[in-house]
Amino acid sequence: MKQEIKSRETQELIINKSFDLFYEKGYNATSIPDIMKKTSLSKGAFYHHFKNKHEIGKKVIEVIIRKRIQEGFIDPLSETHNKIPELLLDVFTNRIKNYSEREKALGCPANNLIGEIGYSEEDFRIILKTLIEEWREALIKTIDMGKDRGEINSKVNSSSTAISLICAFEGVRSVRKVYDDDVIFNEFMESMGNFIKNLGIPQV
Amino acid sequence: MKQEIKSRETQELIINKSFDLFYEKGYNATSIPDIMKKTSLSKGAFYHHFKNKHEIGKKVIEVIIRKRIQEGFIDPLSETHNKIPELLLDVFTNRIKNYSEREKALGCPANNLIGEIGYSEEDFRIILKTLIEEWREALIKTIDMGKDRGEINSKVNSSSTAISLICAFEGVRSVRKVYDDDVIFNEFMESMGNFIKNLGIPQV
DNA sequence: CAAAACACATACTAAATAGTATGTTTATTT
DNA sequence: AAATAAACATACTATTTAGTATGTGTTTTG
Repeated sequence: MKQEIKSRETQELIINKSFDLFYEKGYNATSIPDIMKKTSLSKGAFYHHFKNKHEIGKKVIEVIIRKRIQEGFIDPLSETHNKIPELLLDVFTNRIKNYSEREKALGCPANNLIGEIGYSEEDFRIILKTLIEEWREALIKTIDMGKDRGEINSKVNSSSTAISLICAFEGVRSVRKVYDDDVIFNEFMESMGNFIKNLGIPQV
Repeated sequence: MKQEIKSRETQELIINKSFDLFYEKGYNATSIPDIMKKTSLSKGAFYHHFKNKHEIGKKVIEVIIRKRIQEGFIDPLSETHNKIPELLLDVFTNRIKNYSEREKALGCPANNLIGEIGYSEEDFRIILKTLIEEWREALIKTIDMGKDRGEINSKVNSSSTAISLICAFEGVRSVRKVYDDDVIFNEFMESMGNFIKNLGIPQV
């Protein structure tokens, strides 16, 4: 029993440090020795718990990145005591302001991974797709609720709006990476703010 | 004189093959032997023309990626005989349909590079920023022209709209990478289409 | 409490990699 | 036409890398 706890703790340590490094330097630029230096454990420990680098890549996506999307973008959608457009505005624009400098400079971990992998890492692609789909479904539900409540125009296409919000958000975090200031964020927020507000008024 | 031509041809060959590989496999996952295998030249040829891998990376961005953005997204903005919202609609949504399967699966080369590099490659970041800025300025001019002509609402913020269009576009090309069909594109186009059309009508 | 399983550490191999040093041939200059 | 320099090719080095083989101390199990 004691062993099982120790084992899980070690695995979590390795997964967490892997995430940190993948986020900072990218997946390909991070080596297993790099990771294990951060854990202060040996290479033996790594290969005892994981088959290879590919497996830790999958774990990082499945566990850490999934958790970040869940907690950062899906859970907040439950705060439905606010009006839905306000809620979307908060989740997709206001929250950006509170990101740390590190997070602004490094962008979205999921998006970085998407950018880095080509056809090559098919496994990663599949998992990332699942995560995006979960996010999208949560958003669709939220938008539909907005429609039911009369806070969002019933002619709005929930599904296409959901994916556009996700795309725009991922896009701005990516574009922000090449800038060294928040100008881009502020301008984006103004325009996306209008987009979200327009969901509430009659469409053309 | 003959030598100079030969030299330039060889450099172009190396740059082109480098771009192909960076686009397919990513910058970090591409080695110099990889590149030179594609050119059927030797490693000696590479180091005769370029200082190191970092330099070819810069060249690829400065030459190939710059050209792609110019020809694919800036030049088409000159077709101002169309109404500006129609023009934007064409550049930012319709064109996506005509991408090859390869381009759909691999996403935007510039965006992939942005995703892959962290703080590490500061040089790349600076050049990419310049490219985005050039693109943005061209877009601002186009939107301003739309305002002058009365085709776009004068209250629209040209600068923030320009950056949002870029972000949304980069975002959807990124998100599309994890899907294996065009559903995401089609849904995105519907929603972004509305966003662009809304630029023409009175704002809230 | 002996045997097996586990959680690591150490030491190694084989391949890939960036970059260099040193050719050889062809073009250019003097 | 001799000297020089450019455009490569070949061979090499030093480092990094993923992954393996084999140890050792500690739990867990029968």
